Amino acid sequence: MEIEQLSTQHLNQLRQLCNEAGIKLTHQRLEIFRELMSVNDHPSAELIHKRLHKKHPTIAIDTIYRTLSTFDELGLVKKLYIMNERTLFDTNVTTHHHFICTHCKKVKDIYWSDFDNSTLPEMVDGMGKIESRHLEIHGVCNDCLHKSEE
Amino acid sequence: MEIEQLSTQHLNQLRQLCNEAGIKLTHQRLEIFRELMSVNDHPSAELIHKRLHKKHPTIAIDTIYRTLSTFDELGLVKKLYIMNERTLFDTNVTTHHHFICTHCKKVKDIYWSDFDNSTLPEMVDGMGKIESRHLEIHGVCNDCLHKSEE
DNA sequence: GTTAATGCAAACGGTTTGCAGGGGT
DNA sequence: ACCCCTGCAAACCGTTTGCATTAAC
Repeated sequence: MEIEQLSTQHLNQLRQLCNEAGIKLTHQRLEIFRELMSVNDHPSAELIHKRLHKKHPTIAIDTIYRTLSTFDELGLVKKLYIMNERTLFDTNVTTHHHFICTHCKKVKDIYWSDFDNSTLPEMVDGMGKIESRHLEIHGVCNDCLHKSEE
Repeated sequence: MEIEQLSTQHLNQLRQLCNEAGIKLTHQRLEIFRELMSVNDHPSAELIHKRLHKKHPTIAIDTIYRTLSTFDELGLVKKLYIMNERTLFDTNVTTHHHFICTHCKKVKDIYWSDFDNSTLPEMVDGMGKIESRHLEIHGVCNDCLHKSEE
């Protein structure tokens, strides 16, 4: 396999990760990894498949799903469940929230470092043991606002 | 006795709503409406179907879906899209948020009256025009906490 | 050589839709 | 009598799974 030709920082990074996890470094896993690392958006499995299809026409959509799930388990990506949308994949695995444009569907990351349980109304503490907070802000992004002004 | 009075009240309520909306008051719509009004949880279409099936064995699941969508359009219920869960239906159509138990999956309403755009970090305002805020708190509810202590 | 991962196809589960017949107005 | 609504069945769509083949180790 021509993996050697594709050799980059990414290859070594992924090789180490696969070693540690005891899984094989396959051509497909490398290509999906490279694709993920080269974009800064929040692609769906289908979009990743489309983008890779040009260079790698034989890669199957179920391999994308399986690989993304593997990467999710390795902590390499995080699945984003956004209402009314298919599952998206986020390479930003730090704690953050999302702004979703109701028009173009693009997703932007929101950082809210001092948002914790004490920010919430008291009644929530009385409901049980909080494990995670999931915040979605829906609205029209600046790009779409400007376009509609034209 | 009281049950009859309750259903009459609901009947008139729904009759008026259907009149205003210009849609027919069918047996199925009434029964789904009564079921929704008699519970205080957040049922899925399938659960409503199961509950109604005892009394009304011929009612079809697709009628449940169609009716709930109609009720959603009328503003009678709100669809809840909660991550990893099927669509739930909420008879509480006022602005509120949700606590979801990761163990029993039960959903509790969170009221946070002074949560508005000014509560959010400044960066969000810079992203576009905010239309809605969607907050999910995931954790273990008190019931499940107590059960696991036993 | 051994085992895990892939590609293919088919299944899955929740939801939606086309249609013909039934029920509300 | 009109035509909206329902029940039935089948389609839908994103995702998952079983299986035989292929490739990484």
